[in-house]
Amino acid sequence: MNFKTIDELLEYTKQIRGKTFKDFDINNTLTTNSKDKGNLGKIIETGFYKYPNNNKAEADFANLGVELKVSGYIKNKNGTISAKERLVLGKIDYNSIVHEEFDFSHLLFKSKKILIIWYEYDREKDYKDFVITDFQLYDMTGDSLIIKNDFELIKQKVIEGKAHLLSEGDTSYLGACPKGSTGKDRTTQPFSTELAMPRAYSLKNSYMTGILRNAHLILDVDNIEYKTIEEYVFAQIQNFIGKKQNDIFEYLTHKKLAEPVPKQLSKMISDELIGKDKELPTKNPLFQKVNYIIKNLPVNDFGYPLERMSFRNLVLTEFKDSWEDSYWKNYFEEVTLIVICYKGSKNSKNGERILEGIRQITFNDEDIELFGRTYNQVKKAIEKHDISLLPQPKRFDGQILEVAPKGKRGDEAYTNFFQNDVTKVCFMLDKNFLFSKLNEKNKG
DNA sequence: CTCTGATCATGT
DNA sequence: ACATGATCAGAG
Repeated sequence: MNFKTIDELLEYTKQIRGKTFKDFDINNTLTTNSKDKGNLGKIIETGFYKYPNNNKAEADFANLGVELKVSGYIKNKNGTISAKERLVLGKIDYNSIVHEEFDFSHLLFKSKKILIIWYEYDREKDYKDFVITDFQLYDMTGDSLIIKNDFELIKQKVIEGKAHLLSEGDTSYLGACPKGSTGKDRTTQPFSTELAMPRAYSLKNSYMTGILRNAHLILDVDNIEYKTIEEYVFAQIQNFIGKKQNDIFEYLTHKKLAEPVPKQLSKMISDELIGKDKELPTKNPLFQKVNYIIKNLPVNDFGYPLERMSFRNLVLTEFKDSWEDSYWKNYFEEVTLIVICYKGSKNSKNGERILEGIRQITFNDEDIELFGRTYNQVKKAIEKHDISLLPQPKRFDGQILEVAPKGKRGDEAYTNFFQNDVTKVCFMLDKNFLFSKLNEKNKG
């Protein structure tokens, strides 16, 4: 089929709503147990749009400057929806990127527009039965400044001979995601003899979720004062560096701090200074589509953490997914932790510590792999219904992520691990590991 | 001391 | 009513 205008294309596409993939699988490539995601796009191309099934390298609707992408989303418990995965674009060629100037043609073909076909992912269903519920034409032009900035960051890292250290957390919207079936593939890079994991450009999961939820949001890029969240956060805290938690809190709220000092005092301060989590998108557009988390951490004079870093409670059913498909892998791959550090001695009390500065943490392939071991250990404990298998601290060599209790008085988090879907345990990052990550990038 | 299971005030 | 972010405090 050949469309003369974008309107014509969209008009035709309306029919796709409510259909499933098997409706278009004219060659019956989707067998009952097929899990081949790459196939879904082909099926829509050939079965719905009736394009010949060739491997011609050009935009799907080349004459209109539109690229077709088929992408899944999931329904969350709270009624919201999220993209299932990042959207993978073209492969990164380490040897040529260093000579390239940014151009959308490196990500897509000639186009800056993507026609996204959204289907609802359901772990209980076969791929052929997934329902296509909606579509949207997305124009990347509005975000081009940030995407260009991301491209430059990736390029710079390759120029520095650090292609093997690339991670999705380095950038805002455009990620460098792992590519290659086994995860063990390695490829060469121009300025280092280290072999690097092959990667592709991708639109991050959180960015896709932003697009999905906010189809018509086009950022006013002229109003972005800061290029990175780190710059923005630093600007908010810099006047308070060297000051005590108590004083900062009382200065900001004009309230006397009640006794006992709340454990989340530092969080209350960062809520005031930077914004509560829900308000963040109104503070800086970068927060709208990217997974930044503000964390607070007490450290000693050498910058060594006084505490581990905790995350939200574990949910039993989430561990039905394999590590590769899991919420937690995606979370750790894409998240950027902005860590606000407070200095204090080992027995310093909460409230008396001094604001020292900020650090940024992202996780690399090696970290992710080690997290996976912890994840799989939890998965095994659940499958065998055996609490003793849980990856509590120091359960295996090189462990950097551990399971720890997190509840209210008398919860007996471990004993009652199987009582509720939402458990009373959480993941915590090991202090030694945290220390090494805090020193990986020097900022603040 | 350090480690790690236990606990809390707050936000939603 | 309960998860969250973070610290507390007893065990060893």
